[in-house]
Amino acid sequence: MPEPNIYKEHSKFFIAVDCVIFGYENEELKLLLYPRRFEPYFHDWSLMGGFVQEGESMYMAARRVLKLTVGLENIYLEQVGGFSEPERDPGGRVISMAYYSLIRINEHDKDLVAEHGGKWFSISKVPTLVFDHAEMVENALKKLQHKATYELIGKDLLPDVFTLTQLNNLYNAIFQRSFDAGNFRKKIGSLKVLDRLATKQTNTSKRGAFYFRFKENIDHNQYDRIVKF
Amino acid sequence: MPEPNIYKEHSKFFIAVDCVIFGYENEELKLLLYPRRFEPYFHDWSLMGGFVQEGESMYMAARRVLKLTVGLENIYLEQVGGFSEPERDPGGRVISMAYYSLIRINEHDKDLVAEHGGKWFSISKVPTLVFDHAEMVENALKKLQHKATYELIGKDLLPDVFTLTQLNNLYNAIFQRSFDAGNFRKKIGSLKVLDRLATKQTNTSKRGAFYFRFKENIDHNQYDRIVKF
DNA sequence: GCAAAAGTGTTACCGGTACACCCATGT
DNA sequence: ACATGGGTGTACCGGTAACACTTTTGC
Repeated sequence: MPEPNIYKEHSKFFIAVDCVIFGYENEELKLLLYPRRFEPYFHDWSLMGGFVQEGESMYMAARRVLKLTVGLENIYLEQVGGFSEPERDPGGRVISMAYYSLIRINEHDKDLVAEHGGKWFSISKVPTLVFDHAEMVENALKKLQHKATYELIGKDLLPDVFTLTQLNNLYNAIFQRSFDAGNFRKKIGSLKVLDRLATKQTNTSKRGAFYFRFKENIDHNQYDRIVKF
Repeated sequence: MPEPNIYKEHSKFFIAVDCVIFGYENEELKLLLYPRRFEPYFHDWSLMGGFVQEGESMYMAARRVLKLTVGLENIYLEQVGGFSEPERDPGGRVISMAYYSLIRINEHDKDLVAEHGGKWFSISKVPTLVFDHAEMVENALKKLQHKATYELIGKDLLPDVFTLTQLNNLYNAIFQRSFDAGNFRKKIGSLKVLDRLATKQTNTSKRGAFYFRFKENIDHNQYDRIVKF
């Protein structure tokens, strides 16, 4: 028989999730932040978060927050790590799990974001953040870079169809360095995870650049590394 | 002024830590497990865990559990990930953070472990585990492998001094494959993170093998990768 | 024709891998 | 002398990086 409430002597805690929301626009990796509405740290920038509810996993809570924040469901979401220093939040004892998500910046609900004062910041110009949110962002970026190293990302950040130059720029933005265009193209080609379409992008160059699209059902285990550290 | 208890409307949860304790012995990577003492899952094997207390971070809780479990302090400890499915623990709603630690198996307190029925299992022969503990172990092993890929590990698992063959065997155990002895030695040498001592191990071969020791103050960022996936 | 972005080709080099080979020593 | 584990040398191969070069097309 189950032990009758063997746990009740222990302490309970508020559990929050904080979402590091990445987007890509104008050749920059961007981060969605919100202004804190009360002291302490009034006016400082903050990740969007929320409290875990009864009967809800942390992952579910993060999905709920994202739905309420950017109006999107079924977007990429991954756990970053737990933050539990007793004094991390002066407002009370709150243990938080950071998640990071990737969204197509042009597909999110801009009005919803504006309602709460949300603003996109370039990853290279992140302002001071409340509590330990800077560490959450830092760890999230490392996770994103790691992911981008071992598999070709872009599906969640770029439009459905995109040019290799756009993908190259995305990688430049994520790693804050410049990948050789020729070598990048060859590497991408060798992965065989993109389909080249018949259509071309014509607004950025006279010659035009072929559009590409991610294949369906990619086996991520077959990938070579893309970036060499 | 601080908002007066803006959080109180939210739910609170029990927070636990579960420790994936790795050790190395007889050319095998091992895992320390404990038998569960009550239903459900009576007699099944389980990670050693404990509840987070007031004023304590999850990391501190994990250190406390390790001190009580194997009698060791100041050992390697790293967060693996949070587990929060509502039904994960039939005994109650508990959110758990998994940690993994590396210990020198011959330095831990064997009597303390025996008291609680703890037993070491080869990583290749892990029994059925309670709840989501198998997933914790799996993720912990992946983290360990990743760590071992980007920096030379062994300091926390091997004795102070060791031979290159021992280190080679440790890597074989961690990755469950066999690294070429010649190539392994060359790679390790190129990292310049070990000092060769004047003394030799003489019990395993007639010729004897030089002992090595990790240098102090190693800058982990300078490392090459050790394992190519 | 020329500028500008797209896309290809060439070459040198480095590191991983496989494996043959030498070394030191206890029996 | 020979078996045994320790340790070194070598040759091949593939991927990376740097960069020169060609293609296409609007102006």
